[in-house]
Amino acid sequence: MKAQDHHLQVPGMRMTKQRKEVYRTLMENQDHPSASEIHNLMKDTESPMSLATVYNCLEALVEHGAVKQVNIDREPTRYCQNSTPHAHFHDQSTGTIHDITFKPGASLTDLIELPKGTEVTNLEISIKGTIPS
Amino acid sequence: MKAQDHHLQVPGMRMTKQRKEVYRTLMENQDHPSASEIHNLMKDTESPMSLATVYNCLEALVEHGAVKQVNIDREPTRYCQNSTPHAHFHDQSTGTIHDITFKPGASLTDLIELPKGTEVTNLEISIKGTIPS
DNA sequence: CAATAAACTTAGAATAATTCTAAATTAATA
DNA sequence: TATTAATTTAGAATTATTCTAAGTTTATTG
Ligand SMILES: [Mn+2]
Ligand SMILES: [Mn+2]
Ligand SMILES: [Zn+2]
Ligand SMILES: [Zn+2]
Repeated sequence: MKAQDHHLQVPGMRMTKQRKEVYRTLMENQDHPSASEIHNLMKDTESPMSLATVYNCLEALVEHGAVKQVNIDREPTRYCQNSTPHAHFHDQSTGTIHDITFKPGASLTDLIELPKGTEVTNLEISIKGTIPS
Repeated sequence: MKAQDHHLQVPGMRMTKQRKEVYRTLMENQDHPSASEIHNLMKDTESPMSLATVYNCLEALVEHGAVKQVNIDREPTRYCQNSTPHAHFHDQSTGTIHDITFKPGASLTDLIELPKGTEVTNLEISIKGTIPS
C-alpha cells in the first residue's frame, strides 16, 4: 500500500463508496483528524454522509489494518493513515500530532524486559512535549 | 515516597481526609482501578464519599505527580500508584494491567529519533498482548 | 435474470464516563 | 475571631461513541 494510494483495496473488506471517501479524506488530511473532523471535511463534497457512517467506515478500516486509532488522554479518538509501525509525538504548543518512525533495527526489548513467551499484539508509544520552532 | 507510604504528603497539596483515603485505597489496590472502582471500594468503609470527590481527589493527586492516569483505548481511565517511570502491559487474556519498568540505562532515544531541542514532558508506552501462564 | 440473503448506511435515540454548577462545609489566613 | 480560599457534594449537563431499526445496496443463488 503506497502512501498516496487512495484506491485502497483490502481482501475481505467491501470497499464501498463511503469507505473509499473516508479513506481518501484521511489520506488528504494526514494530521490525525477525529471522526467528526473527517465528517466535517466531507460536508461540502459530493459525498457527504452521516457521522455514524464515518464511525462505521473508520471501524472497518481499523479492523482491516488500513488505519490506526490514536488516543491521547480522553480527547476524541483520532485516526492515522500511516499503517506502518510508528510512535506519536503530541506537540503541546501547536496541538498537532506528528508521526515518528522507529530507528532501523530498534526493538521494544531495548527499552523493557518482557517475560519469555510474551506475545505482543499492539504497541503504542505516545510522547508529549514541545519542538523548537 | 516509599512504595508502601500511605501517608502521602506533597508540598502545595492540601492533604484532606478524602484525598488521603483515595490514595490509601489506590495503594491497597495496585491493579490500576478506575475511578468508579475506587469509589466502590470505599463504599463500605468508614469514609464513603461521592464519585465527584473521587474524581477531584484523583485529579489533584495526578496534578501533583503522586498518581498516574492510564488510558487504554476508550476504556474508563485507570489510576496507577506507581509514580516512577514505567510502561504498561495490558494482558488480553486476563484483562489485567502490569507495570513494566524500563531497563536500567535505557532511553527513549534508543528507539526513536527526536529533533534537536525537543522537550519531552510525558511518555506513555502501552503494550497489549498475552503472557504465557 | 429474478429471488433471496447478507452487508451497509442512516437518523435519531441511548449510553456512559467525565465535567460542571451551585450550595454547603472545611481549612487556612489575617 | 473574622475573613477568605479551597474542598466536598448531589445532581444536572456534556459529549464522544454506540445502538436500534428501517431503508438501501451489493452479493449470491437458483
Ligand atoms: Mn485535526
Ligand atoms: Mn480493576
Ligand atoms: Zn500516526
Ligand atoms: Zn502503572
